[in-house]
Amino acid sequence: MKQHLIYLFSQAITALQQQALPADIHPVLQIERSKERQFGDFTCNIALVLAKVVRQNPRQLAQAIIAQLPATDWVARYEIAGAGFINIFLHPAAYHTVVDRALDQGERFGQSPMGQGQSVLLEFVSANPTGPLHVGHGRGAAYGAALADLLQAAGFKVSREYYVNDAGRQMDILATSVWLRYLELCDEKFIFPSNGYQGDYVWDIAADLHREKGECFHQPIAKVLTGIPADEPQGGDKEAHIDALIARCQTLLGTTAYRQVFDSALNRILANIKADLTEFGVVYQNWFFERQLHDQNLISDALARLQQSQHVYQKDGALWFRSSDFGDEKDRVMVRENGAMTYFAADIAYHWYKLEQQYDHLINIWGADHHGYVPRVKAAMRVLGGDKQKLTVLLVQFAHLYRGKEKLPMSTRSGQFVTLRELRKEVGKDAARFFYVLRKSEQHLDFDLELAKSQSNDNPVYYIQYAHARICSVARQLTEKGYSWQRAEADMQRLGNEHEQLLLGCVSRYPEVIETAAKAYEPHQLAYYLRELSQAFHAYYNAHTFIVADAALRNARLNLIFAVQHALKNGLAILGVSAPEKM
RNA sequence: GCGCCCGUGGCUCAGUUGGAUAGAGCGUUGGCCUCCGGAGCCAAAGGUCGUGAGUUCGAAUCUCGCCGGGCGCGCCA
Repeated sequence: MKQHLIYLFSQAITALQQQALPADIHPVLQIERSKERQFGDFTCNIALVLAKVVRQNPRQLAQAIIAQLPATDWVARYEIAGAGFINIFLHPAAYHTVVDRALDQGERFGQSPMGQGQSVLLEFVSANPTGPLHVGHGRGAAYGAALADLLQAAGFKVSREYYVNDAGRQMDILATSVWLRYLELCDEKFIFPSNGYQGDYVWDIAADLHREKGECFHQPIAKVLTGIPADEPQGGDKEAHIDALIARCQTLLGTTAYRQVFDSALNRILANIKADLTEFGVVYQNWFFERQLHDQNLISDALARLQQSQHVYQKDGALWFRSSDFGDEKDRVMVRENGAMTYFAADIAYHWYKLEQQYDHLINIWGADHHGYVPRVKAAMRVLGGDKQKLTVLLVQFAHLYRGKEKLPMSTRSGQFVTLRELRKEVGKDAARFFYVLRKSEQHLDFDLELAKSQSNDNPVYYIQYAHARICSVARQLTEKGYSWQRAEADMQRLGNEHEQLLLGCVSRYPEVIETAAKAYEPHQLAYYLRELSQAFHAYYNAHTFIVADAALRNARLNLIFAVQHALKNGLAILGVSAPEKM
């Protein structure tokens, strides 16, 4: 609908450029929905924009533009208002075509060719497999999944990927934590390291290990602790303490046994994460393992390639990347003095790998605490030959969690956190998914659990689902009353009251909302729209009866509400929320 | 200290990339089913858009300075 109007105006401008206007200007045509009924259906500010450039009276310019607009069935009339706005009043038939389109297209209603089939690799969540997903990850999951579906609806080909950090030091700490808990199950007594993973799930993994493998990983605690530097609470350094324990664990168990302990932790937690995400309605096309980068020498390959540039140097025994050449605050280490790769080195390799996949766009969704990390990764990608524009990093602010007034600590290490699973069980998948995307992603979010729980019954998601269920209910009533829906018998001209006009306008906006929201990477726009659409429907429902004796009117109203139903159902699906037929 | 994000009714947040009289939800107050589902509808009250300047026909939106909050500034991940 909007596209058609933009086309008309561009024709008019082109025509004018052959007469009065200079040909070398390229104004951006902006046609927007009018805020108020008195200003028509759409409004265009092009005369104001042009007036500035060519120094002419905007109202006269508007008059000239209108004179050049091609004739169309859709527009009833144009009006010049205010400083020089052109208000567009549509013919009702223009809206009726949208209802037809919705009914014809069904579950494809709202899909747009905008993306032209361009491919997008969207990486999101990618939480370290060192513990269960918590409510902080939930926001990234809900946002990423909704964005993926949104982009898909807007004509992009989306591949969803989870990057599994299964090779870093944190994983060694986890494996060692599991082993120490296992030793406790073997009746060894000692103080658990302050920097170890303390969550109950570590006990569970250790218990499984003990049940399945018996005491085969058992080592006397004296042998484990001999020569280990003191932990922080005992006046030592917690990092040195845990690192020494990791090394001891590896030597005492040997490569194979260590791997077994390590993998038991990794596999169990990963399975847990996958199950959580699946039940949260989040699916991935690919799980990429960091270990793959090491096993296939992709990191050294990437570093070698980077070294061919002039942006890599040796200093203090370490290998540095001169990211400051590309606007980063300082240079970054890739290989440490002790020969170990940094996390950054692995990330360079991973992003190089992604570049090689020849996607049109790469999108990463990261926690906002990683924002300082963006310049160095982009810098590396430029050196590796990537297009600067290719990578987009979207930052999701962390959700600060409250239980009433009390702020809850959120630390995977200390084991104190509310899991995504707990949240889902308390407020439900639909409400949780919707609640997360109702906020703009870069907006800080105070998430009060008490509030979320207590309000779960009048959560806005039910309002929208209720609208959908009501429409389904109308369909059931229809047959109970001995009618059937006859789409072709409708006389759409009969839809004229205020509620119907409003609702027609709302439905016609749905395809535009998909495009605008996708373009801005903002699923929350869709969430707000769905609430607006539901509001217009509920008002209509309360004001008028649909199942009336007059067949032409009845079917016209049914056509309208079934069009609404498609918009609701399709929109909810994108947000990962179900559209129930009964509630 | 430097960098990034943010500041909009009592609370939680929108505001279509600079447009016309700044909008919702929750909460508060008052109304509405003999009728397709009351998880609904209608109405009222509530605002110096943190603050001071600047840019222009026009600013919640763009620029700069302050105030306040969050995050980041490791050979951690």
